[in-house]
Formats: sequence, C-alpha cells, structure tokens
Amino acid sequence: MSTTATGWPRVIVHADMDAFYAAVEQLDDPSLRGKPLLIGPGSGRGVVLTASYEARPFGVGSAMPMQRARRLCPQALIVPPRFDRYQQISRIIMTTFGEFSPLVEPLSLDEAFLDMTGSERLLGPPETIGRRIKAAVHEATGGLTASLGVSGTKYVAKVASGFAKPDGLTCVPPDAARDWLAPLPVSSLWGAGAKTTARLQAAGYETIGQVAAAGLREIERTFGAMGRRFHALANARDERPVDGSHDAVSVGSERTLNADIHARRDIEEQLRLAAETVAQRLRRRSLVASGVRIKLKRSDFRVLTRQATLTAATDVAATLFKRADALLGEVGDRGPFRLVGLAAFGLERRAEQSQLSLVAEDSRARRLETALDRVADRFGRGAVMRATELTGDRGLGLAANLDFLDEEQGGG
DNA sequence: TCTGGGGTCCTGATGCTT
DNA sequence: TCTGAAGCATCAGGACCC
Repeated sequence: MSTTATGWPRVIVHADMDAFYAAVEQLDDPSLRGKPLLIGPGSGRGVVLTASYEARPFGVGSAMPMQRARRLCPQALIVPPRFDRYQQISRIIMTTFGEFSPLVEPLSLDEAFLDMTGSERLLGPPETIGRRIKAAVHEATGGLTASLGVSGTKYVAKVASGFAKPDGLTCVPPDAARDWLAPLPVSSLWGAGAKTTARLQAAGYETIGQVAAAGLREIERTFGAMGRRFHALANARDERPVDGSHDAVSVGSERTLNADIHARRDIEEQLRLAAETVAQRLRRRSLVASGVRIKLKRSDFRVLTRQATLTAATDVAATLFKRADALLGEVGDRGPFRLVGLAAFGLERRAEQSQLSLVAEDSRARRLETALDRVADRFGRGAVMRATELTGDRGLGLAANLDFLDEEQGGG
C-alpha cells in the first residue's frame, strides 16, 4: 500500500517481534535454526509460549497445551524459556526504538508503539520510517526480525503489524483505514476475545465493516461501553496517545503446581514464595504496595480471589505474606487448588525522603529474608514455616529466626 | 484437548457517607 | 430520628492481551 508523507495527523508505528522467544533461542544457538521449536515447560502442566515459524505449519501455536503440541509436532525441539535473556534482548530493542522517537510505549517484551509524528522531514515518509526501524532492530539484535504496522492510530497500526508476519511492513494511510479494516473479522477488534466474538456474531456482526455501519445506539444497547469502543475502533477512530510514562498497576507472581494441593500449610508455602518474588520485584523497581490480592485456582478451574489494603505501603515479603495468609483464612473453599498466586497493588514510587528513612528498616527486612533463605536452604521450607510461626512482628521475626537458626545449629 | 504467567480493564455487588 | 437516594470506594470475578 502506498503512502504519502503529508496529510497524516499522526504517524503511529506498532512494532512486533516475530516469534520472539523462539527467535532469540535460534539466534543464540545456530543448531536450532530452521528447526521446529516450542518454547515452554518440558514437563508438567503448561502451554506453548512461542512456536517457531518452522513448527507453525503443524498447527502448533501459542497458548496451546504442550502435550497437544507435542502430539501435533513430535519432531519439535522443546526449549524451556530463559526470561532473563529475553529481557536483555528486549532492552536492546526498546533502546533502538528510543533512537527513533522519544515517545515509545512498550506493551510487552517484544512489542511497542512509537509516535513518529513530525519525523517525516528527517526520516522520510511513513513507509521509509518503518523500513529504517526494521533495519535498525535487525542490526542491533544481530538478526532478529520485526513486523511493523504504520498508520494514524494505535489500533490500526496494531492490526497492520500482524497483517504480513513475519518480517512484514504494512502502511495504512489514515484516510484509507476504515475501508482497510472493513473486511476483517470481528475477532480482530481490540478487546474482542473468544466470548465477545461469539456474542458479536450471535448479534449478527461478522466483519468490522458491519460494526462500523451499525448504529451507535444499537450496538451500545447490546454491548454497553464495550460496544461504544468497538464502534469507534471499527470506524478507525482511536484518539489514545502513545504513552511512554505508563506505570505498572500491580506486580504479581503465580504458579501452576505440578500436582493439586489442599493442605493449608502447602498453600501458605506457595504464598510465601510468591510474596518473596513480588517483594523482590517491588524493591528492584523502587515501588511500594498498599494492597495484597491472593488468587487460588481450583482443580475445576474456578478462580477465587481475595484482596485487602495494608495499613502502610510496603515492599517487604513478610508483611505481604502476613496479610495474604489472613486472606487465605477468609476463603471458605479448601480446594484442591492447581494454582496459587499473590499480587501487590496500589503501587507508588518510594518517596525520596522515606527511602532514606527506610534504609535501616529495609536492611533489617533483607536480613530477615536472608535468614529465612538460610533456614530454608539448611532445613527446608517446613522449618521456615515453623520459624515464622514463632513471630508475629517483622522485627521480632528477624531475632526469632536468627535465634532459631542458632538454636538449630547448636542443637543439631 | 486440557488449558501459563505476566498483566490491564471493566462490571456488578456491596457498604459507607452525606 | 428515620429513611431513601446519590455518589463514591472497595471488592470479586470475568474477559482480554501478549
């Protein structure tokens, strides 16, 4: 599709890396190149995170249960994910995007929006800008490819980036966007997943063009605020700016267990592990949380959540766990559960002043967690549970845990 | 067939305050 | 003092995205 440099109110780029995790593995290990690859857990209950393009003709795709994927493509090599490495490459990619625009909004490790409005004079027409970004990413990463969509709104740019994968570039001039969207299925609407797509189809909408042509009142009556949004998107109206300053709303950690659990002690242990992970992530990002939410998924896949606010914002695992454990006590359901998770919400930056005053407290908290880790390494998680039961308060917890450690070492 | 983990956003219910 | 409405905050659950 041809484009012109003039007449675009905004130039929005959506960049999406192709089969990102699989591509990184193939980049790092040349023996994997050209082979069907599944990124995901090699054992246990899990799904495919990414399938390489060589595996996709076998009908394998993201989010498919690994067991099924292995049946469909038995020759595929299964590689466990290395998130640290993906994050490393992601930083290189985002830095490369940042060289093109100060307005970069990452959506995940492997995709982002760029607002390129006003850069045509320097970089050329939108299509040329797209080609330049693709080439820069390819060079910076040592060979990874990205697919790009370029248009006047986030939504159309996003749909366009998925239009010619892999290694694609699709430019949709804003004045052609409505017609370009029209033949696409309603499942391409942002926010329409399986359930909503089925509802839209049941209401007689098969294509985006049909949604665009529908009366706003009519679609709003059936689908509420969501209908209003669909109507705007279908008509290529999307005023959302590229927001490079977006802060996280919550930080969580959850784990699907290899076998279901129902003993309170086992659930507590999972909550404690999750609390430690979440607290670490909060501290790394200089955040504190004023609320805790627990999530339990029953073996029948019913999800239970409970949340509570904290008396003071924190980044300390023991405090998160304590509140989470109280919430667990409020859940009448005893499982069995296949997943246990914990999330912290109500996030805010740790203020500079309180950061200073928290140094001592933080160091104590870290020593407590180090002590807990030492106890766990030496005596197992059961000992950690017992050690914590000895204490209710974090300060006491440190002393009690260290005493406990000394006592055990002295006695054993 | 057998369903992840990280998130965000929306909706309806409920409870509190004015 | 009681009651109902309105506004708001919080909570639980659901749907969605990558």
